[in-house]
Amino acid sequence: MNSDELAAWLANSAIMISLPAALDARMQRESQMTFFEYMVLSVLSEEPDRTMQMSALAVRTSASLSRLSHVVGRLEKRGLLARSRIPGAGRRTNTTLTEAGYDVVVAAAPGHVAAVREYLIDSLEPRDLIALQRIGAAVDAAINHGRTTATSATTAH
Amino acid sequence: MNSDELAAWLANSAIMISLPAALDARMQRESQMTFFEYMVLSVLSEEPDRTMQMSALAVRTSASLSRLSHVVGRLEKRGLLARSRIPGAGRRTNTTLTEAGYDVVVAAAPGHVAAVREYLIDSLEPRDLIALQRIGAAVDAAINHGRTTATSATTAH
DNA sequence: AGGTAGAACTTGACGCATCAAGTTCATCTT
DNA sequence: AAGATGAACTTGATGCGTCAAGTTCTACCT
Repeated sequence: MNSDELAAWLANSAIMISLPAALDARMQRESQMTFFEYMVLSVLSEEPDRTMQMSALAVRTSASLSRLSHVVGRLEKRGLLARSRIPGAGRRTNTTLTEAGYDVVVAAAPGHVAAVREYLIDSLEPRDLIALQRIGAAVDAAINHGRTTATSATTAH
Repeated sequence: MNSDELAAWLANSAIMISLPAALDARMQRESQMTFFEYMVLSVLSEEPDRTMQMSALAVRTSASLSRLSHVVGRLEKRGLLARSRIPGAGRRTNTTLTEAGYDVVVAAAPGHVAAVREYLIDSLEPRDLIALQRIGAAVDAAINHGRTTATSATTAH
């Protein structure tokens, strides 16, 4: 690697390591949940009927079905969402946000947005905001060679 | 958030979530160790005497002393490194890479570099390589307000 | 109609991370 | 010189993530 590549890689580890750690710690402190748990609830809350099928939710949150199943199980125990089998459709299962779950997302959202701004967005110049979109898209493409993912579904091309 | 900020944030999650997952999985598969374990061994291998004090190693790897202590304990059991108290200096402890540990790093390095290239570096245009340096530095600064970190120590300012 | 393949989860075991608390030194204070 | 403070780790409990294996349906094949 040449020096630009090396510097880029080192700088990248701040994004890859420190950022998620900081966001996770803050979410835990302010809202007593994991960053990933928040993602799940938040994605559900944006659906018109606050419902999504497990496998679709897994894709949207970039998680394995196994991981999602564990997490949804815990969130269900806490009463934040509920599962229901879709009849006549194999093992397909819908997950629906409860009122309590919706309230939790609404309560956590401002702190989350503030954190994302504070740690990332607000310290970037406009050109770097654009660059970050390209970089993220490139990484996504390199890892998931053309499969549909959370980022690829939302990126203009 | 406006649409550029939102898009940047979404793209960012590819870097924050998919990239470490991909690198970790590959390191596990190819070299039977964690990405973080590799970092520890690799950082040590770059020191002239293959030795570093625990707390310095913690800063360089962006880990808490607790996390590092656990990991170093395991690596020591595997015979990849050794700890030794520095006499007359409180609880200060040095960690030294063993020959076996050095061999492991050397064996794992090519695969690691290839992965970093494949998933990140090689899919970026030169200008984005530079942008990534700025973005990483900005994130690092926003999170660790001025404290010395792994990235801040290696970034030209 | 019976059997096979495969999609969509679920489960359990195991390993790793985090947090809070504990330990062990050295140094500073009075 | 005794006690307090703080630095530098270590330890243990708890919870989350991952992987491999298991379950439960549907659909296709012949």
